[in-house]
Amino acid sequence: MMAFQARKRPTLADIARSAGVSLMTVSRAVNNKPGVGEEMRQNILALASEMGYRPNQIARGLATNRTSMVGLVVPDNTNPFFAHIARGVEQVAGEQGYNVFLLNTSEDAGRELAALDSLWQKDIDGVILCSSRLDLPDLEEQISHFPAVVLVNREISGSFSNVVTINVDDRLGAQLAVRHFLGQGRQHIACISGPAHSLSAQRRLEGYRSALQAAGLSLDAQLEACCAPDTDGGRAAAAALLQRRLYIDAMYAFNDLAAVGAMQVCQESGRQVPGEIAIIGSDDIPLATIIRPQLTTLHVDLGQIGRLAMHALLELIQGEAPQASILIEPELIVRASA
Amino acid sequence: MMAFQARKRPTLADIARSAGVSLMTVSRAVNNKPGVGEEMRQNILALASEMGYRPNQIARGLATNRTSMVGLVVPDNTNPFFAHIARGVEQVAGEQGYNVFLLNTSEDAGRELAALDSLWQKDIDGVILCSSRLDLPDLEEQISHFPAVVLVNREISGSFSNVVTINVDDRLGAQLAVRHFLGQGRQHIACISGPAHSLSAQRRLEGYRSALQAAGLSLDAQLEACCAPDTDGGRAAAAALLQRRLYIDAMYAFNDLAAVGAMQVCQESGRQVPGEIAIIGSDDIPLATIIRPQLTTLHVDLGQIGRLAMHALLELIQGEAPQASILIEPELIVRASA
DNA sequence: TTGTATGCGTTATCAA
DNA sequence: TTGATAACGCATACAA
Repeated sequence: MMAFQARKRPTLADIARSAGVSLMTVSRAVNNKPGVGEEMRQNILALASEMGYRPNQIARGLATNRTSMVGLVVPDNTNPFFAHIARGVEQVAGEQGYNVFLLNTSEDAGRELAALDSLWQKDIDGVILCSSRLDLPDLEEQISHFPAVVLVNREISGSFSNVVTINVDDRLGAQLAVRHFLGQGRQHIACISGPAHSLSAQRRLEGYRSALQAAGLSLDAQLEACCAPDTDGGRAAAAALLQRRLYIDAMYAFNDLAAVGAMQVCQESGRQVPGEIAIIGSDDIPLATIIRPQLTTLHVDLGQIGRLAMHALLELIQGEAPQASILIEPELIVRASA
Repeated sequence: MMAFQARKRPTLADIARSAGVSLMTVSRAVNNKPGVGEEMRQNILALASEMGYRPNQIARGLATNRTSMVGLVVPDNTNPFFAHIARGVEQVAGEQGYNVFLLNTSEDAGRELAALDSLWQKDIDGVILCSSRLDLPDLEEQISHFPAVVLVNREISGSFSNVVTINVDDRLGAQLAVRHFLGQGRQHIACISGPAHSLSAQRRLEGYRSALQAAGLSLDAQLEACCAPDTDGGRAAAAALLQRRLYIDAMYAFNDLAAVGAMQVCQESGRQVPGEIAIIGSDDIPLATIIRPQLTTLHVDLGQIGRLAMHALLELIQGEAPQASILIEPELIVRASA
C-alpha cells in the first residue's frame, strides 16, 4: 500500500525559480538578513507567503548546527510535579521558536541513558534533565554530549561551563516544616522520605533531622520511612509507621502525593488530622487545595521552575554564561492539615 | 563569550577514514544492510562502537525524508487526562525509536495552529492531535501538511487516507451515568458539561439529554451548565446550578476534575454526597480514588489510548492503512459518590 | 546588491 | 562486495 503523500512544501529553490532570482537572495529575504534590496525583499516575501513557504528547520539545522530542538527528560510526566515544570518549559520554548522533546525515565537509570542517547542522535541544542538518577561518571559523560544542559533537582560538583543547576532548597523546606510542628508543640514527628535514590528526598531527610537536632530532640530511625513518590507510596509508608506503635503526632512527607496518602491512612485508622496527627507535604500541587483537609505544604512555583530552566538553557545555548546554580526557596503555606 | 563546545560526534566519514574503507561501506555496516562482507562488517561495527559513533538522525532525516520525530499536541499537559495519554504515546514511541515533541495549546485555536506550524517546519513524520479546536477548513489544511495524523477526541467527516481518529464514546458514557442515577430513583439530574467548544463536551451533553428523554423525562436548560475543564470550573458551574434554586439530586460532570469541584461545592453548602446529591464524573483519573467520597466515574484507560494512538500513527507512517476510526467504550465504575 | 561554490551527515543510485 | 557521486534544503564564505 502506498503511503499518503503529504503536500510538498516549496523550498528556497522553488521560490527562487518562481521569482527569477537566486536561491541566496530568497534566503536572505526570508531570514531578514541584509544584502537584499527593500523592494526585492518585499516581492520575495509576498511570493514566499503566497506559495506557503516554511523553512525546513531540519535542513537549516544541518547547515547551522542549531536545530531549535531541546529535550526534557523527567521521571514521569504524569506526576503533577513534573507536569507543571514541563508546562513552563514548553511555554517559553514555544515563545522562542524551540520545540521540546518529552521523555520519561520511570526513575530508571538505564532508561534515562537510553533517553539521553536518543536525544544525542537528534543533535538537539540542549537538554533539561530532571531528577537524574545517573551516577556521576555517566552524568558527566552525558553532559559532554550536549552543548547546553540544565539539571533540575540534581547537584553536580565541579564546574561545567555548559551546565546550570536548579534546585529547590529542600533542606530548608524540611526545616520549615519541622519548625512549624515544633511551634505547635508537636515533638513526635515522623518523616516520610521519598525514593531512597532521590537526591531531593535525601536533602529533605537531612533537613528534617537537622531541625530536630537543632531543637535538642533525638533522632529515631523508627520515625523515618522511604516511599514511592505517589499516593500509594505515602499510604504504605504511613501504614508502616503506624504499625510500629510509636507515638506520632506529626508527619512530614516528601511530596504532596505521599502526604495525601499518609493523611488518608491516618484518617482511615481513626486518627484526626490535624487534631491527633498533623501533616505537611511538599511542592504544593493542585491536589493540595483539592483534598480535605487542605494540605499545609511547602510551596514552590513549578511552572516558574520550568520557565527558569528553559531560560537558562537558552542563555547557555547562546553562550551567555548564566548563573551556574540557582536555588529556589520554598515557602510554607499553612492550610488545614497542620 | 564562547559557547561550550560539545564533544564532537564522529561521522560516517570519520569511521571510514579510520577503517580505511569508503563511507558507504560503513553506512551499510551500521545499518545492517546487505552488500558488505561479514568480516568487514564486524570490524567496522567494533570500530564504530569504539569510536562512539551514533548516526546523526537529522542528517538521515534530510536524506530519507523520515525524521523519526512525531508531534503530540494537547490543550494542557498538566491535565491528568492528557498527561496519561502523553505517557502512553511516549512509551511506544520510545520503544520504536521515535521521539515526541510535546506542545500545549491552552485550548486556543490560534496557538494550536502555531503549534502545528512549528511542527510542520520540523518535518516530522506524523502528529497526534488531541481535542483539536480547529474549524474544519483549518483542520483539513493542517492534516494535509503531515504524512500521518491521529486525531484523538475529534471526529472528521470524509475519508483521509492519512488520518485515524480515536474517540471515547462519550455519548454512551453520559447515558450510562444518567441511567445509573435513574436506577437510584434520582430524576433531577444536572449536567456540568465542559467547555462550549469541546467536542467531547457536546457529545456528553447529547448523551445526557438522550438518556433523559429515553426515560420520558423532559429537558431543562436550567439543569445544564458549561465549565472550564478543571476543578475551579466544576466549582463555578455547581455553584451556578445551586444558585438557581431548583431541586437537584444528581450531577453528571464532564470530567473528574470538574466533578470533584462540584462535589466540594455541594458539601460546602451543607449537602450530603451522595445522600442528597449524587455525583458522577468522567475519565477516572487517579484523583477519583484519592478524593473522599471516592468518585463514581466513567473509566477509560488513558495510557492505552495513548499507546493506541501512537501505534496507529506508526502504521499510518508505514503506509499500512489501519482502522480509520476507533471508538473506546467507557465503563461505569461505581464508587462512593453515586 | 546579487550570485556561485561548497559543505552539513546521511542515503540512493549507479558504476566498478 | 565495494566505491564514487549526486541529492536532501539550507547557510556560510566569497566572488562578481
